[in-house]
Amino acid sequence: MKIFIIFYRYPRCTFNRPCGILARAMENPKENPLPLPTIRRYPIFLRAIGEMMDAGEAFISSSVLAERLGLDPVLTRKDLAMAGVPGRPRRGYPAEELRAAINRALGWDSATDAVLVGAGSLGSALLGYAGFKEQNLSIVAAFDANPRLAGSTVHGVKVRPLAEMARLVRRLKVHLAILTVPTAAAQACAETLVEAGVRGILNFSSAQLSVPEGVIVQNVDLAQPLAVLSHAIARHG
Amino acid sequence: MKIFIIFYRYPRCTFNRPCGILARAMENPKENPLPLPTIRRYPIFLRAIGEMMDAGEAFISSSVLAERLGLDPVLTRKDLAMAGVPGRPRRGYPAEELRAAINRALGWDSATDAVLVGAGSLGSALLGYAGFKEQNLSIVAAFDANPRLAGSTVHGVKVRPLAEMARLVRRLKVHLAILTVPTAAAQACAETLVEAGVRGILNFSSAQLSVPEGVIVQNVDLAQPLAVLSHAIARHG
DNA sequence: TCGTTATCGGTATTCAAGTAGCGATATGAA
DNA sequence: TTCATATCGCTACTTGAATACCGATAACGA
Repeated sequence: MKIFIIFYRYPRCTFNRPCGILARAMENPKENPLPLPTIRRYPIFLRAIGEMMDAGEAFISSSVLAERLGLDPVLTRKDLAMAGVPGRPRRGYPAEELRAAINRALGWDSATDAVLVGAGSLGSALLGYAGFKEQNLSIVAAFDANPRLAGSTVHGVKVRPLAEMARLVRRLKVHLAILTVPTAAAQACAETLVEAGVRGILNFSSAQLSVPEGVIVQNVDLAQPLAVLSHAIARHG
Repeated sequence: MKIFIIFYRYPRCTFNRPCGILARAMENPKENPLPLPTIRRYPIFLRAIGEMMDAGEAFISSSVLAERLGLDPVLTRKDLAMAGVPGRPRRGYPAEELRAAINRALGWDSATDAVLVGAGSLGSALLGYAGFKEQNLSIVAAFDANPRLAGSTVHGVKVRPLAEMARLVRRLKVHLAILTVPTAAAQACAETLVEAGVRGILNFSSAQLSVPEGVIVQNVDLAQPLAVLSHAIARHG
C-alpha cells in the first residue's frame, strides 16, 4: 500500500527565456543526448522538411509536419525542440535552420566516406540506394571475396578484391563500413576493418559481432520488421 | 514534493504453480500480447536456437542464450517466458518446444505466401534473401511496372507486369505484400493490393501509406539505422 | 544419500519514452 | 488599434520496458 502526499506548485511558464529541453539543446548542440526514438524519426522529418521547402515553405510548424507523417503533434514538437532551434508562435520553425540543425545532430552536416564489404545482391542494392546521398554519405569503395565479382563496376562503384581492403581503408582514412557479407565471414571482415581504422559498422549480416570498445556496431535485421508484421497479422487479422 | 509511505510485504515465490507471465502465455497462446521489443528479438533467438539444436543441444538455458547474443540473462528469460513454455531448473527450456512456441507466437508456424512489388535492385535482393525461407515465407509472385523487367526471372521467381497484379493476388489469395517500388508509386500500389485482399504490407519505400483500418503497414527505413550509427559516431567518436 | 548450485519464475523498482494540459506570445483578422 | 487564435515550450503525469532481487527447485557431484 502506498500513500502519496503531494504538495503541488502550479507550473510556471517561461516562454521568453528557454530553460528546458530547448535551452539544453541550444547550449551544447554536439553533446546533446537525443532519445533513440527521436534519432530514428529524424530521417523521416528531414525528408518531409525537404519536400515542404521544395514546395516553397519557409517555416515548418509541428502540427503540419505531424499531420503529414501521421504522428502526434506534441511528440513532433518535442523532437524538434531537441534540435535546438527556437520556433515562433503561429509560424513554426525556420525551415532552413531546422534542417541544418537536425543534420548536424545526426552528424550528416559534413560529407562522410564509407566502404561497402560484400557486393552480393543486397550489397549491390545498397550501392544503388539513393537515400545515402541525401545523408551526405558516399561509398568510395566496394569489396568482395568472390574473384569473379572483383573488377566489375556496380552502380558506378568499382568492386575490388578483399585482399586490398585493409590497405585502401587505411589509405583513404574511412571510418564507416557497411557489411553485407555472409554471416560466416562477418566477424573476420569486421576485425580487418577495425584494424584498418573503421569506427562504425552497419551490419546487415546476422552475426553477433564482437568488436573492441569504442567501435560502434549497428545491426540491421530484415527479419525484425517481418516479425512485427506477421505477429500483428496473426493477432488482429 | 512527494512523500511515500510504503507498507512492504515480502514477495512470495510461487514456483510450482505458474501465475504470472508464463501462466498467461500458456493459457491463451494466440491472444497473448507480446511487447514490441520482445517480438523484435524473437527472430534472433530463433536463429541462435536453431544453431544450438544443430550442435546437438536438446535444452536451451537463458544464460547460455543471453551470453551468445550479448543480452541480459534476465531479459532473455522474460522474453522466453512470454512464449509460454515452462523451463526446468539447471537445464533450461526444451529446445524443440521452445522454437515451435516462438514460431507460433510470430505466426511463422504455417507457410505464408507473399508477393513482391517492384523488382528493382532492392526488390531483386529481397527475392534472393535466404532469411525469408527460415520464416516459412514464400514469395509466390513478383511484379514490376517496367515492361523490360517483366518476363525475366529473378532468383527463381518470374517477374510479371503490374497490370496482372490485382487479378493474380486475388486468385492466389495472398494476404502479405513486400513493397519495393519508388516512393511516388507506393500509395497507388498499396491501394491496388489492399483492394485485392492484402492485409499486411512491408513497406520499403519512404512514402507514408494511408490504408483502411484493419490493414497493417510495417515501414522499413534504411536511413534509420544509419542515423543511429552516425549520431553515435558523432557523439562518441 | 545429501549438500551444492545453476537456473527458473515471481514481485518490486527504476528508467525512458510518450501523453496531457496549459501559460505565453506573435501573427493575422476585424 | 484591438482581439482572437494557432503554435510554441514548459511541467507534470502515465505507460511500457528494462533491471534488480530473491525464493523454489531439480540436476549434479561428493
